[in-house]
Amino acid sequence: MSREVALTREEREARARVEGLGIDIDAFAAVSNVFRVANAVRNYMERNLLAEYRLSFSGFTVLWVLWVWGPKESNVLAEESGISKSTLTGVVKTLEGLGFAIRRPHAADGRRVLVEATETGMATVREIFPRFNALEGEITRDLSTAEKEELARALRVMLHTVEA
Amino acid sequence: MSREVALTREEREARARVEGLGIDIDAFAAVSNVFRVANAVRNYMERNLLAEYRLSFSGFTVLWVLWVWGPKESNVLAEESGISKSTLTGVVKTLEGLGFAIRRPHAADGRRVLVEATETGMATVREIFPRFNALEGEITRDLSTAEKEELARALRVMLHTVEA
DNA sequence: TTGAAATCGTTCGGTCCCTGACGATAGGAT
DNA sequence: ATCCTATCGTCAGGGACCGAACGATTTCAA
Repeated sequence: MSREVALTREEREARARVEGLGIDIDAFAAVSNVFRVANAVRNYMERNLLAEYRLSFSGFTVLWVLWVWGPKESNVLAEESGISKSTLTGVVKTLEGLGFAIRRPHAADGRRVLVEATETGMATVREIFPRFNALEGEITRDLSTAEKEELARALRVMLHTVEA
Repeated sequence: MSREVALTREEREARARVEGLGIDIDAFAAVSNVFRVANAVRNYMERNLLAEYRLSFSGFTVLWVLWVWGPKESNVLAEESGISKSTLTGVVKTLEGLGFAIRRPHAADGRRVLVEATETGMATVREIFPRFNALEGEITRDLSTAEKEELARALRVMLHTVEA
């Protein structure tokens, strides 16, 4: 199952440098590669797909959440999108400028604001998401189904730990 | 090997929403969990460790690269830190303000600039890195060594594909 | 019922982050 | 010697991102 994959030059040299410092090399390798992949894939998606729609990665994420769950309070929307409330304010402002989302006052509570995808926004996600997912398939094409499942599982375990 | 891990509520509901759209759910789960973990861990590190030194995640990364490899041209430093040249300019400016790095002109080439960690910067990484690694250990504590290795391996495969 | 406390979204200040454009320097060709 | 081109780091502009502070609103207790 565990085919050989060469470490990158960076990773090899880094290992050599920290050797003998009592470092947990497995934890180091696991976590640092999560960052490397996340970074690389994020840039890849923005450049090769999202830029076409003038969407940032976060903008797409927020819009996608709205598409999946419908209108949401800023509060919850930020949480589910993995960004802070204050960042969301800016992202939604951009989305409004693009005509992809609108802000609506809450009927019963004057403090709250509902964010909702416009028809254009919904159509845009419908158009982007399959392409996005196709790229996800490309990116993981050298992993078997079992390996993809195992990867997702390991990541869920970490998520569970870090969010505890 | 593959112990049960509950999908988060978000992931369960998202799956239900995109079912029957011809979506590659394994690729989706693998990639989206990479983002979720990277986000969560990044915030965790910044809040629980890096803030103490007034360092951003990127600032620490750059400083760490300098600590591992010694002085580097901006060009290369940006590449190895996973950020663009122009972003690096700003990050190094911040690092300089903190007294962690300095800029030096290249002896032979007037266009180039060498970035170097100061003694304070080096000492700071020596102090932070073991703590950083300890947190990496914490975050991955519910994964076996084999699972950590397999995780890193799968991520390297993705990295290889996306950076090709 | 009225004042204190909690909660909401926004603003503010600072940093990160990108692309594209720029001036400066270098190197190779004629 | 002088162009032409490549490469270097920086700046400008726009958006993402956070924590802290803030006004507005709601809720709860006395």
